[in-house]
Amino acid sequence: MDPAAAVAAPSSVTDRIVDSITSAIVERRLMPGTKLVEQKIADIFKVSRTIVRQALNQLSRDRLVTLEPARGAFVAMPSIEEARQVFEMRNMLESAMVRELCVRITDGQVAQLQAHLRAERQAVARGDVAGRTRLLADFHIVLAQLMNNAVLAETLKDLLSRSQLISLMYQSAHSADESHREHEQVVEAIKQRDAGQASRLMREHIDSVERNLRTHPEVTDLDKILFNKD
Amino acid sequence: MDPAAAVAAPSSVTDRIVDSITSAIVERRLMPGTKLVEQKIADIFKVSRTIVRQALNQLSRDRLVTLEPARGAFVAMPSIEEARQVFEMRNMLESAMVRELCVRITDGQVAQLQAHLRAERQAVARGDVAGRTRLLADFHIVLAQLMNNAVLAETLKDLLSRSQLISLMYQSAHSADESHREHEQVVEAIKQRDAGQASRLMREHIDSVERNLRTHPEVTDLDKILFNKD
DNA sequence: ATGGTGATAACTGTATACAGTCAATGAAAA
DNA sequence: TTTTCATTGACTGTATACAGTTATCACCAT
Repeated sequence: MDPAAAVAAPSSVTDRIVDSITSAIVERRLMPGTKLVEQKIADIFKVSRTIVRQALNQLSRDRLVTLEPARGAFVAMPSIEEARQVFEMRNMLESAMVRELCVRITDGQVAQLQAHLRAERQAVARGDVAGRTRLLADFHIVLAQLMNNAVLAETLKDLLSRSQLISLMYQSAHSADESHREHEQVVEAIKQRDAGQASRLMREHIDSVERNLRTHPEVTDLDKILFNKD
Repeated sequence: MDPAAAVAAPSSVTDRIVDSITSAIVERRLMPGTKLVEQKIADIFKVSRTIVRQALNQLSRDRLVTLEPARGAFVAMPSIEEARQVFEMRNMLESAMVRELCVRITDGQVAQLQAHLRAERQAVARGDVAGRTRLLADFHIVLAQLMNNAVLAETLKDLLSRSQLISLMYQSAHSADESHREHEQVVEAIKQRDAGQASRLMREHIDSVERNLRTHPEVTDLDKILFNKD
């Protein structure tokens, strides 16, 4: 199995648009605050505005875009307070998750995690920024999938998209290398079936990412004016 | 403050339709499997199908209705496996939530919880089925709100709607009285700031609700045919 | 009676038209 | 030069029309 492919294939056109925009946001090709004009997106994907509106609605439910009545859709600009809430919730879910995994994980699944860690390490080593960013986020998704709980996996996927948006907005000083090492420690504790240690390490990892956020957004209104694009 | 009002007011027409259908489902006026025809709903609310489709899309994201391509929208019929996943996730979130609440809750907030418990007790005593069902669910929402975490509260609200749909589908043998007493025990532990006890009691409460589900759905396909309504 | 087949009605999916709203622009007045 | 106001253009919100799909019913053959 390819540890790099942890996401499902999009089916409908609407889903394709959602995925496209989601990728563009987390890969910071669409900066927070950017306006998303329905007709332009419709032209790009060669569909009517109807379809685009469906996609924008879904994205707004994921909180990746905000819809302002009669004004349009914008790439979301999560506040510090919202960041706090997202990370608090990730802490609750993920610490409970790894604790439970220590009880029920199989040796084969541990090997699966270690394979993922290898992919992470290689991406970090070769300086593949896009790849390592994706893999570091997918680590948490892979853990959720090992729980055999689609409801949990879905929720965590949403929380991670939001986390990525938050991290790029409050330019995180957390290095990819550090994240990777913390992932390794979590997996090691899981391998030892040390529930207390695993959940504590996961908690520390998430806290560490949150602590390294700057308290002021990287993208200011000034930037938006100066670097205004089409 | 009125402990009976724990939900926000709907703003747009779309939201009003979403709320209407949600209520109808959890109050079991719309049985699982019922088809929701767009034009009929549009006529009732005197809007176009466009608006209704938006509402149905939102409901499908909450998993209260399922959308079958080119066939229509139906009140969801969650599987036993889905039920397991929902309850597992509630366990993770809510046990962590009450543990944290024991640390940070104020005396005033404890009083707020006790006021809610009184409302529960009265509804149970007077045999107000609709009221007690709502209040018993709202208990969990109120706890989430005390966390000052809107992200958490939103997620939990979704999980509770799904739980209610599950409970009425696999006709729960869990009595309202028993639920209420378990809520009282949780609040008592919180009041004592006994984090271990509180989270354990919450866990037991949720497990107890899940254990009392019947393994076979109350509403079978046969029922749908025999009791088919307009 | 039972099973298959074609016509038809009902409904969903998408595009488009039109009305409503907001913001940007520029001219006139202070 | 700055402020105000009206005009205009661009975009969103909703309704509607039309195309595509599914289900139902009658009818015929077995």
